[in-house]
Amino acid sequence: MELLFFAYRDFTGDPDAVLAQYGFGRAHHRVLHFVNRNPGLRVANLLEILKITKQSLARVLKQLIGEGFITQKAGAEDRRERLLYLTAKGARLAEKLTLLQVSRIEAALAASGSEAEIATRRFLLAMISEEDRAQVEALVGAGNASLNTSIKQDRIIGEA
Amino acid sequence: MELLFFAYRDFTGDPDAVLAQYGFGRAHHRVLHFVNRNPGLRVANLLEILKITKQSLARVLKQLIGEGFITQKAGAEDRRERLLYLTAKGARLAEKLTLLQVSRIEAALAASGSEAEIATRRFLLAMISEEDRAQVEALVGAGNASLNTSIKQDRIIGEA
DNA sequence: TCAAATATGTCAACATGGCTGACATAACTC
DNA sequence: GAGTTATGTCAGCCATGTTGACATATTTGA
Repeated sequence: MELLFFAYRDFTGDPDAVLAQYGFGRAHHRVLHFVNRNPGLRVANLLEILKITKQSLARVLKQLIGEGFITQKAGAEDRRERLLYLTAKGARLAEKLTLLQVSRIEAALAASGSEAEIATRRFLLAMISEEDRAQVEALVGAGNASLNTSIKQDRIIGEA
Repeated sequence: MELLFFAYRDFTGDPDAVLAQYGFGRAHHRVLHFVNRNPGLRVANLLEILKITKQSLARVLKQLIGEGFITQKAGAEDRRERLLYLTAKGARLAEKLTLLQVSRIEAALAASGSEAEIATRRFLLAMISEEDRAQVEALVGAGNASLNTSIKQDRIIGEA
């Protein structure tokens, strides 16, 4: 329990420092991250993923859009949908933050033996509540392969 | 990255529901937890462990003491110190919350193979910033062995 | 022994990011 | 054209983080 607590505290600590320079918080980071991983994400998808309310999301999303980190496009099939994409500026920031966290993870994996990655991956996945596990697997799978970033893919993830 | 995010989200989700019944939040949980694991902890120790400010801690600590979950005793050697202990009531709640989280962890370990525990433990420890790692190891070691809960031990942990 | 340092408590004020509930708009569906 | 859906927005509440200043009791050291 303690290990999880401290590991997560430090995992989120690195980006927090960078975000503070932009006047952003952890909430902005989460939005940036998931839009980065899943371009064309709908607002409803984000709400499901983050498990927060519309109002909480609206606040940070408005800022991110207003300051030019995220853009919206109307959906091609359903024009009510606002599909979310990072701007170049947004992508730069997201990459910067991701790099920090990935570096920490890679250093930890390197320090903890060759079999650690697979075992840890299995453990973390098993820690996730069963009803969300499949969704997360899809999300992680897409992220790892660095593809499947089409709108269609996001739609699938969004359902559940 | 996603796995860590979702795993932690669900790890903290179970206790949150219970805490809400008492009108408590995650901040109260953290205090209960560390006092449970390290009876006789000083206020200064808690501040270091949680990395929050005195005011943030004071707020929740005051509630926990006021509602009879935690008691304070003046230190034997240095009477300025307020050593923190759980009351029977506090211990019951702490155990209840710990049980929830331990159950999830044990289920995840069981589901992820025999070597997962050691590998995951190594990984999580390596994720912690180096300057805190030794402290956490001491804390985790003490917790695991269910001993070393003397005031002296807490003093050692508190230093750094 | 008295002054300084230390451990803790407390106050005021503020920011972030959760929450609820209500309501508006546009677009799709039947 | 009515109802449903996706989104946006408003007002206001709560929890928990922050800073800075100051009070009190106690220990320590010159």
